[in-house]
Amino acid sequence: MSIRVRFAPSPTGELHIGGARTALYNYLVAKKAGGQFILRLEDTDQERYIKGSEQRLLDDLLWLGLSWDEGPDIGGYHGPYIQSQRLKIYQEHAQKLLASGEAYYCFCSEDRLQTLRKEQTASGQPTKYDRHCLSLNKEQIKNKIKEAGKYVIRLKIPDGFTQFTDSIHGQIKVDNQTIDDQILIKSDGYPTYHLACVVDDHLMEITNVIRGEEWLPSTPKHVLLYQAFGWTPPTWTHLPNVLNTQRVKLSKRKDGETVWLSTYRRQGYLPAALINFLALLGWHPHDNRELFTLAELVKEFDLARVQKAGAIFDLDKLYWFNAQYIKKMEITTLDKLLKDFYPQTKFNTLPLTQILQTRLTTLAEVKTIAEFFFVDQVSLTKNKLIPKDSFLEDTIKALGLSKEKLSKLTHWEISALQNCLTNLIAEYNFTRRQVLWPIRVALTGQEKSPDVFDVLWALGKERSLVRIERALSLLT
RNA sequence: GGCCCCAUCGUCUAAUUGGCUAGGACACCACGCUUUCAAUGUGGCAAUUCGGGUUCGAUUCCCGAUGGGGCUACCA
Repeated sequence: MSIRVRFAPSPTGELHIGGARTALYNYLVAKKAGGQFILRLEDTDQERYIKGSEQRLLDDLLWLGLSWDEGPDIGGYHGPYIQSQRLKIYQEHAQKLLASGEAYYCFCSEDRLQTLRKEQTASGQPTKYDRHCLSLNKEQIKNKIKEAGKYVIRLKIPDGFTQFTDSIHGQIKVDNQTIDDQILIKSDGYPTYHLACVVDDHLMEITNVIRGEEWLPSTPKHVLLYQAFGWTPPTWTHLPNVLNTQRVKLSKRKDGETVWLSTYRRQGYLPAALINFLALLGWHPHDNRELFTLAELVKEFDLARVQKAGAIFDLDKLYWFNAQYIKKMEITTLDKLLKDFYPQTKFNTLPLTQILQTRLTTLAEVKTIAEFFFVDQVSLTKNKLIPKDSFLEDTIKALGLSKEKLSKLTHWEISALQNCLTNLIAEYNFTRRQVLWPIRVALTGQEKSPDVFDVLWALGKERSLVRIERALSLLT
């Protein structure tokens, strides 16, 4: 049977870093086995639903390069792929469990449940539904439904033990006594995650459930549901959590927008870098290789080599990966990408892109590094122009001679610029700093910048000479 | 509180299913290159949570302690 996996986010916000990694691992498992990667939207919580978030979820996934074989937008043989459009299916399945006695109606108010929980906590008992409504007979149930109209359907957890194998954690065995009678259908008629995901995974013929570790404690409930329906459960895989620097599971509430993939997208991180970084967050190949494209990951990835312990999201490493991918990038591609971050300009930015390639770690950094290129005038002061260990007259002389020599250059190429100024330095017995420092400041207005020859070249002859001239007039 | 999971440098991790001086990468530090800042090159710092077993030999297997995390909703 062909491998089928799914990524099933809730449209309650944006794609989360941890979610992106889960999606990636699912994708890799599917593609490596030549199977299918399915996308399903789990929108059963009406209160937390955020309008428009499903589209952003799809966009982010696509941006990463993780395309699906079946999903809400493209359909497939097992649709619909949006849970709110499958309510009838869940109702029918809940009815089946009701009929076989594996589930029961519950009419308890939220107030009663809350006080029950409070009492249990106070007396040191585990919090668990007390099966108050289990003893209701058919007549009573009928009446209650008529009276109240509202009810939930609960799974009746049988006695005994529940056992399953997780492909990362191994055998897990749980005493059913510790499992609560899970609500399957809420009073608004929507299913809870537990029912919906089991029913869907079965109907969509999912063979391997790969999800976050937070689901490990509820997996016994899911196994019990499979048993109640008489279905064969999938292979279970629970991925370790992605942690913040406090070693706590990354979450919107605690970590804010840093958990969103779109945050990194906006800052100019590349999908290839994110993919590579995420892949290595909890997984490692058999050798010391670090750089992987998505296609290479498909070949190399193996769930058996996934880590058991949670991994801290380390921004430094992502930063490094991004720089690596920027350096490797085709220059015209990079220039095109940078257009989104460069201000509007009539100048050709390709030379600028070229000199920035080895200096960028994120695309957004051009806004600070390359400001000099886009402004008409840079801000200069006399003091800044004069290098340490030098003097006003020397600086005026150096700039004046530079201007004169440079203006005579016919080929404005980096090697020619180097020759020109190197000769000047030798001829007049300058130190390199005495000449190059004031030129840098004249061109960029800054004490830190890319290589002077690079800047001269990127700016072009005309703009460079105008700036040197202006610096000169400031000094004299 | 109850249930479950986990434990190697600061961080991500490697270590033929027991056999090195515990390896790599990021970060950090130093040096080289250099007009500045980066990039780059070379080198350095840095870890098996603790205690018992099993064994000729434990990072590795077993038990316990400790620590961390997750779950404990009509949220996913």
